[in-house]
Amino acid sequence: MAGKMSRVQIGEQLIARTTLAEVAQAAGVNKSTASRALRNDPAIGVETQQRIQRLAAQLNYVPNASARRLNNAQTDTLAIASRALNQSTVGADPFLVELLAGITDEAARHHFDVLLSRAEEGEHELNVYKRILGGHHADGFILTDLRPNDPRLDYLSAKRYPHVLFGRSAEDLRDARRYPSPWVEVDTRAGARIGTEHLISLGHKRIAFIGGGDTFFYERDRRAGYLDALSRSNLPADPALCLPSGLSQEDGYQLTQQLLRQANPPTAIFAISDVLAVGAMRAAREAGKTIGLGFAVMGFDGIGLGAYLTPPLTTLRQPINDVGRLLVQLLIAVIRGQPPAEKHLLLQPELVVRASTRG
Amino acid sequence: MAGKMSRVQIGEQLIARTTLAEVAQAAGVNKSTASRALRNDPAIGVETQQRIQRLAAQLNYVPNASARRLNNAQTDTLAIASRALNQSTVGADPFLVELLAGITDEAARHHFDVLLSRAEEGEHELNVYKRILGGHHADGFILTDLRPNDPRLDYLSAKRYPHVLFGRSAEDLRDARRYPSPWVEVDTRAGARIGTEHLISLGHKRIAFIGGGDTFFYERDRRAGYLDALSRSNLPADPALCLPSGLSQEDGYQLTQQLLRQANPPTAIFAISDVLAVGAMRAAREAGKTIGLGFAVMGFDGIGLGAYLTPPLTTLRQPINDVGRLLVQLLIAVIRGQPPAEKHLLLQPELVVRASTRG
DNA sequence: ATGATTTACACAACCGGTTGCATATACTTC
DNA sequence: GAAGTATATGCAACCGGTTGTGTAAATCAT
Repeated sequence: MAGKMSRVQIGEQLIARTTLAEVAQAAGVNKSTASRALRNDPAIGVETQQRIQRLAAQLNYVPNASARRLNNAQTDTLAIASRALNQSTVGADPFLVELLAGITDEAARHHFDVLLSRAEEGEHELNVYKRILGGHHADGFILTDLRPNDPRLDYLSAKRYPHVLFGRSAEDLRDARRYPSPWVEVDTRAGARIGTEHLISLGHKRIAFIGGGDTFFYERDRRAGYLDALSRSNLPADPALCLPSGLSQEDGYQLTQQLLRQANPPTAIFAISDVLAVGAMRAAREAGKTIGLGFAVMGFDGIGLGAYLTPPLTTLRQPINDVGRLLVQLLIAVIRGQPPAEKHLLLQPELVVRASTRG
Repeated sequence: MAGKMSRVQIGEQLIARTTLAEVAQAAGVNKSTASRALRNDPAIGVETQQRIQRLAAQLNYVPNASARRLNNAQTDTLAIASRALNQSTVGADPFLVELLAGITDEAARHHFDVLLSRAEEGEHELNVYKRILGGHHADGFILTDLRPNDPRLDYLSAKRYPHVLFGRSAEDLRDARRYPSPWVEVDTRAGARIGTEHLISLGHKRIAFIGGGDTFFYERDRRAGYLDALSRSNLPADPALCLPSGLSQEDGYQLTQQLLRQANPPTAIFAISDVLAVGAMRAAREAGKTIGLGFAVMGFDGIGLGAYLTPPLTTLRQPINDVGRLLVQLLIAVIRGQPPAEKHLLLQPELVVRASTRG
């Protein structure tokens, strides 16, 4: 006699998936026994366990995630929303893939699913967080590209939804009491300082910083690091060399054109990201500069393509794969109620000197 | 008197989310009435509906996805797994972000979640599909980077799990009966032919094709398109100019070095992807070539960075955002049992001529 | 005023798992 | 051999929604 079948109408097809009840019936045991057997509960006899497990495999039994989640009240899913998927404002940034690579890999290792969505902006920004966390779509969220008074952080903190951060301010970082949320950060301010110092060490006096809007912490921080370096070296900070802009290649391109048309143009450009640096390089070249020879351009992030550009791009490499892994580890720990002693991890970017800043 | 609270132990915190039962109790109605009211069921009185909806909003009620999915037997989730997240073999490809941008955007529009994972390779390749579809984590799968006799396609077809394809062979495409799975494709073979013809029209006789392994359809197809162009123009197809390789920048770099060391080196290089073209450009430049002046390099895909390279890279732009959107539309239609009459969409790549192939 | 409809809601089963508790059998122990 | 303790499994409630069906009150027709 056939067990109760789970029939799901999907499309025109009738998809039948084996349920626990069917496995149990095939084995001639109760549902609960089957459930326990499949989780190697010692209360179940060894031979019964093996029999049930064999049968489950034969029947291609796969537990229904929704059913399991319903009483576990956990989904074993984590979510991330990114602005970089939002073409209208940012444009696809390769940096995101590298982050996702680390995240998906580590999540899979822990048997977690990863939910990906675009980050909405404006009025409905919080909707995705409400829906996904409030509705038990995921257990926790990875928040990136934080900004001052970030409403997302306020919301998740207030609701006590598990979350981890990437992209806080270096200053805020140090005040762990005010901001107890776990985070993984790359010391982006120090990185920007080191990068700028590298340019200074090459003899550059007029160094432009491009790409900093005032929205995100990392924009502010990198600009701050740039200014740190200037003041340490007693170089004047010319506001005309530190103009804000958007975050796409095109923005880097246009801003650099503008800079080079100035009366007293810069001899070096520090772009806030490799993506912007690519645009800057093009503009510089079109303006007749020889990059790496009297004119320097460097970026930040360390995207894979950077090493193959012409000339290869000096940059500050973020250990982005590690960041992804650590974010996931941290988030899962928080979800499981086992937050590690050290909830705040500050990694260092690495200065990678290539030909775009030689001479 | 307080309603039954749903308390979830997450981390050290006690997170309480409002349940339907609580909303119902607050409104003094039955659970079923509340459920119907929230879905605007006409069976419920207008004023009752409004009262319940107001209350639900006040209580920040968000329906529990697992509970809902459990009896709907649908998850409103779609999944995609990509090899491009697998750093060991591919390295982060910006192309993926652009695809994901289209996918996440369109999915959100239809209120679908997107599940992202790495594509395993080898023996356990199918595990992710079994788990995610068999276990009701998602309703359907977007399959990319298909290869001949793809076991994933066989599996999903046999199980009748909803799926859509991107990256089939141009030849297979035409035989819709053998392969009824819906797909969205870019005519990559025609694109490669057009690209090669572009190089031929510039006077190049020795055109190398780099990057084609023999694994994926798109590798085979692009090589086939290249060969199509040669034979149409009665140019000899020198096997020494069509060497296989991997798919990273580094592979493009090394293979180009190798090609340029040959006795009779090519004067133009057609790279299978923009990512490879970037590596090829570097190698060519290091070998003393002036790209765009006597030596041409072009790529395929149309990643955003291409326009800003030095020189700007000629390429075949895939309408990747559209591909993502259409894949999602198609997949959702299949899931809902409303497959459109036209389940097979063939888009054309667009030749974008830039300075890397001038002269 | 009475029977037939309609309207608006309640009741309870169900989706597919998990889990506390009860129970039956086997095994000790004296 | 009776009482006590493990051991192995069954029973039923539960997670939080959805949905088929039953029913009381309200509206209508006669």
